[in-house]
Amino acid sequence: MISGNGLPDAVLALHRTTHHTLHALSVALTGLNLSAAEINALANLTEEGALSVGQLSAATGTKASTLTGVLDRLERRGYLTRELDAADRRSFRLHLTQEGAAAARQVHAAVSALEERALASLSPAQMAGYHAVITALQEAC
Amino acid sequence: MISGNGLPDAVLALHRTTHHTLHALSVALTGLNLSAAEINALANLTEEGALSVGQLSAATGTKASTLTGVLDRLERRGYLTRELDAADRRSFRLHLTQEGAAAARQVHAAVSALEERALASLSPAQMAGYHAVITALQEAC
DNA sequence: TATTGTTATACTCTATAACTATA
DNA sequence: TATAGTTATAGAGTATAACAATA
Repeated sequence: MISGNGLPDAVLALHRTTHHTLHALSVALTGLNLSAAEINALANLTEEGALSVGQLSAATGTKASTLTGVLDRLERRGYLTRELDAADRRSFRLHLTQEGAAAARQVHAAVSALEERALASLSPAQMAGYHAVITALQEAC
Repeated sequence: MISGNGLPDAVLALHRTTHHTLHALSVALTGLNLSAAEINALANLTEEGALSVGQLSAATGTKASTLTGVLDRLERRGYLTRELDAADRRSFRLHLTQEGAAAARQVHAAVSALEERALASLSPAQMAGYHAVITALQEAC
């Protein structure tokens, strides 16, 4: 109870839980040999999506300059391609390859499995409260 | 909406929000010139606390081997001391110095300010839902 | 034997600023 | 001029395994 509102601190709990879930996901996905940032990137990409680097940066909370290295590794592994956007040739569309899409599906499945295991017994109201807080924290930044 | 329960994905939102809040805190604390992990460590220490490395590791979600470097820097800066625990001489008690306690207070203040700014209009029920979800995610790992 | 914390290694993440190409 | 993304640099975070000291 740090914040004095009768509840444990929201932000510290957020950071702690992020560490724990990232670790659990990387254990669940040991076979894929992905780093936390790579998991986070793949989790935000889908076969249809084709985000730009900027959009993926916003979705993950990772800087574009950090994503460069992450995307380099995923590209080198054959998981995605960067294709020039014809509409704005400064930017790329990130396309998952078949292999990349398969890896992304495994990541999505691991995330879903973790959530189902953890959150099955929680009520819709609790989930809604969670998302309200998360959204408010994000928007205050 | 990734998880199919009508709500945006809980884990991805968690990671994204962590990135954003860490960045906002390091901006708010620019004068202290602290890294994210240093902020996270200081945020979990108080003048009375005197945690062991293992306890701080559990509180932050950071590995002990990572904390070694973080604590080295905080110690070099004169923010804390490691004192042998007489009761178990394998472990240390982490004591904040006066300077370290002052820095920790600034960190706590920045965290509280962010939370108040972000969460003022949310209901106790929403906050409780948030903590229920966070706790459940942590315990599932 | 098990545990606490550090060390060593090798890699990944991060911030920042400068840079290229395009708008 | 402004924006998208990369590059360069230097530092910080991470996992892992081996290690010392203590339990």
